Amino acid sequence: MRARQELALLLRRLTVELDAVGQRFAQRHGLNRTDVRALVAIMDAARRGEALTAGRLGEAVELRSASVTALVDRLERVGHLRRARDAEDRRRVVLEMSESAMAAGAEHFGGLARDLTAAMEGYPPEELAVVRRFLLEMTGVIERHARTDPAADDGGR
Amino acid sequence: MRARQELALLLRRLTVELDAVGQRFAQRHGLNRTDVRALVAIMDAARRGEALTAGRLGEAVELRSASVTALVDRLERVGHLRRARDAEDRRRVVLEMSESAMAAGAEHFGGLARDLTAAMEGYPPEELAVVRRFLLEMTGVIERHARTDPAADDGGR
DNA sequence: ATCTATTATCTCGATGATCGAGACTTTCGA
DNA sequence: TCGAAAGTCTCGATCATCGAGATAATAGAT
Repeated sequence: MRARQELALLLRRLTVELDAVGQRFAQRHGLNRTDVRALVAIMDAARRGEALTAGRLGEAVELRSASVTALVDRLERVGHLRRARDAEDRRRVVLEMSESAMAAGAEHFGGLARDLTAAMEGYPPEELAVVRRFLLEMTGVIERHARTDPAADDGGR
Repeated sequence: MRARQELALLLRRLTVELDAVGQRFAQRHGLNRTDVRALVAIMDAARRGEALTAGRLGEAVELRSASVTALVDRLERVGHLRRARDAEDRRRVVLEMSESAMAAGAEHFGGLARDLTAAMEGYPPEELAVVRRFLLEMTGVIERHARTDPAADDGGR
């Protein structure tokens, strides 16, 4: 019981520390939290092979369209991003990260990834498999909580 | 190699989802991200048996004193917090969470904790021990990254 | 005991991030 | 071809954050 609660706290602590990593990246590059969240969302999308549009970015970081416009303006102004009209649907604006932003991100977060994977060297495959299963399952539980709309006692807002 | 990278990504994904949980809590209670971070910091401190002062809260959520004053004003105004002068050092303002805020937090985050620990039921103690060791080590690596000030290639700002 | 430096918080004015409402452009379906 | 819907942007308002400086309390030196 104790042990399991400790694990839950450890997950949250890890989250706090990862957040601090992003915070440091933000400071070093004169960005705010949202900007970093946006860049990360765009990089993640790129990793999956999709290019984010302004609208989808807004969903990812939970901002209204007016704020997304301002956000993209900021990032474009400092050269981290380019706007490009989508050829297929010319209403859409697809966002492309600049080489420099990709490089900065890779240096900062890639360095962390390198250290993390290096620290995993010490674990035999069976143990990594256990950890993987655990993380997948916990992520699933958390995801359900994040998305679940109780709405039952939604006293109107 | 692949496997280890996947684990690193899983850690970040878990962070994103946990963040979304906080985001939902914020929405449901008319708070912003910072407010939630602050309440969590205060609850964490309470869990450790310490009462946060305004200054320490500022360190925890990385805000300047002016912003902390505004933050505490907000939270106090909606009844989540009480200011109380420290008896020993009357310059200090110690922050006490209200019963209602504690209850709201417990319901939201406590529910998640319950689901998480429940999901851990399926794991034998040895596996939980592996996970614990893993999380502790990864947290350590991340923490070093978060605090490390490269400053080596600080191209001047 | 008194003075000074330090610590902790707060006030004020300025800046900027976010939002709602609505305009504009493009696409889709009838 | 026309109207509705989708995607983004503009504008004005609101609020979170900050820097500078004020205020109050403590600690240390004499």
